Amino acid sequence: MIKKPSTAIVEAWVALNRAQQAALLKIERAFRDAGLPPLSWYDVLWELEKTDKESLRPIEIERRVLITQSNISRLIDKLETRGYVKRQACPDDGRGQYIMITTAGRDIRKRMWPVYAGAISDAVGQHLSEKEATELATLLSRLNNGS
Amino acid sequence: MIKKPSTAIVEAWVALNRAQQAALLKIERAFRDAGLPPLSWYDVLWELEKTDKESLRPIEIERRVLITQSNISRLIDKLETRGYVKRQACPDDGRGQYIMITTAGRDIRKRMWPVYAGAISDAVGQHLSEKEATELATLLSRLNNGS
DNA sequence: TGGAAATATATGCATACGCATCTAAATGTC
DNA sequence: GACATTTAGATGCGTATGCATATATTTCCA
Repeated sequence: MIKKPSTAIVEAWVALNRAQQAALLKIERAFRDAGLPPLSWYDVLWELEKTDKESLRPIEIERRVLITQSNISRLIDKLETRGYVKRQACPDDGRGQYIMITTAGRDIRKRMWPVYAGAISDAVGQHLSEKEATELATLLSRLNNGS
Repeated sequence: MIKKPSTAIVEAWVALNRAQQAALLKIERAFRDAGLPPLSWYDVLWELEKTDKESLRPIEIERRVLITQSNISRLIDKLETRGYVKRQACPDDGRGQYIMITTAGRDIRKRMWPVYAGAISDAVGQHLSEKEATELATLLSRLNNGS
């Protein structure tokens, strides 16, 4: 049984799509223009940095950052090549591995942040008041948390 | 001078990014599972169909759907190959061309709509009331309309 | 305990993307 | 009117993406 969305829902989706695409384009360009890696690198490094544990398994990263499994695998390859993360075999699970951020990884993430922050301000911050931003985040979290 | 975004702004951006990515993934999978073309095809066909004029120039489409120029060019190639649009030389501008949707193009867009509608309901509609959807669309339009 | 199903990760493949650049035509300037 | 600049659109190129599948390992259950 296919449910038809109301006009308001469709408009919300279209606006959501446009807003994200436009913002993402600006942000990725900002990184590129600054000679920095793309946003996905930041996202993964940040997850590794902010977690309580001292390492994450690829599958944990996958769930947190909403990147598909094959791309997480390849992204970790690249991060490892650049020395931003280290892989370590998982003693209790022979299939798995632990991913740890390195000092170089922390450094590059820190260097990326001002550029990211500026781009977020540009693409999002300038257009919304504090209250509106909070409202927007609240509404969007409804979409993200399911239900 | 780089302005730092507030926590609320950053959270809004992160939620925006996640919500759109998750929804888009669902929508693209719905099209694929139904053996239909991707969303970008729908977007372009819909712009051609809903406009008052009987044709649009590639550059006009580009501005409306937020796809980069090179991808618009290639997308039109594919649409033309499938017989969904026709290209026609521009009499008053030798560089340009007019893109017109064909009957087959209208047909495929109509066939795509129920699938799209269902996926929008799934990804967005189910999580928001009418009023919330309207609020969300309003907030997001602030991002899209600049200012 | 042994075999089936599920899970974690890697990889081949086709496609899509963005950027840089190219060509041709239009516009602006002296 | 001639030349520089800008604009519309196409295309080469490297890279990123998602899907399907492969492989190894673990878990589940008769």
